Amino acid sequence: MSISLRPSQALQLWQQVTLSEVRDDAPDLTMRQMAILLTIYLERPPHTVRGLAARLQVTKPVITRALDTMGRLKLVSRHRDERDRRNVLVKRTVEGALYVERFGDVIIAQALELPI
Amino acid sequence: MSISLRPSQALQLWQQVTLSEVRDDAPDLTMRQMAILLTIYLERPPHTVRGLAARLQVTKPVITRALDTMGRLKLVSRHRDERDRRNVLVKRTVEGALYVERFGDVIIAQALELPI
DNA sequence: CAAAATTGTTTCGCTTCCGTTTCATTTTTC
DNA sequence: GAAAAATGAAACGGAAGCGAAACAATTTTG
Repeated sequence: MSISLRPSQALQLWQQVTLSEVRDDAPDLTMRQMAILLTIYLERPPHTVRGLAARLQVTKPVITRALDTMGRLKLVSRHRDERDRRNVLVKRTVEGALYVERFGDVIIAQALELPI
Repeated sequence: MSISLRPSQALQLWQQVTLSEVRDDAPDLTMRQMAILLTIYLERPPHTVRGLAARLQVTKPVITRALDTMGRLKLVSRHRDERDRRNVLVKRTVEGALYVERFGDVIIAQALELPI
């Protein structure tokens, strides 16, 4: 399956997906939280606080707070790195994987409904 | 110009665009603010507080607060409806139009850089 | 024209996020 | 082994978001 995306449709796609998310009961993630979540689930581990902060070009407390919130939502988990106990390794969870998968489905569903 | 979007790429696109926005200096909009902004710029006027609240399925104060913030950023403006002075008409601004246009460009630019 | 309905804003108490600074723990360096 | 460096979290004061309820202004209803 493949859909074609033209420039005029990109914004419409974004609008429809954000509308879907806003209307959804689940709490909205902030842009930063979404960037962190997708980075964890789409890019190769390991993921550390420092590494994520560098990837997003934000400060470490931003990552710590976002992990606090998404940890509460069970979208990610934290574990001490036993090889270097200063590090915290951010791991994927079943709930998080389902969340990301569902989000991908929403994007595709909305893309398929775009006017030709 | 047209790009092809397959399901596995939808999430990557979303990640790259959110990364771009997070790294950008401009203040991040919340998911709700983004949904409101795109609705105002992509759908036919008139846009009222009540209408936007219904479209997003959120309460009116959510719209009022988002318009406060985006008004401060000059992305939208508010005007009393002279035909029914209970209504507030939300209008587009030059700055807002540029913001949305630039955002569309970011999406397309990131889409073009997706792995095949 | 008075009562009811409609619209948007404000207020309330609470939560979360922000950047900056400080702190505790662990590892590396000399 | 002591000092320096690195890592992540906590603390701080301030800003902004939240839902619910109350409010002022305007229009519609009867």
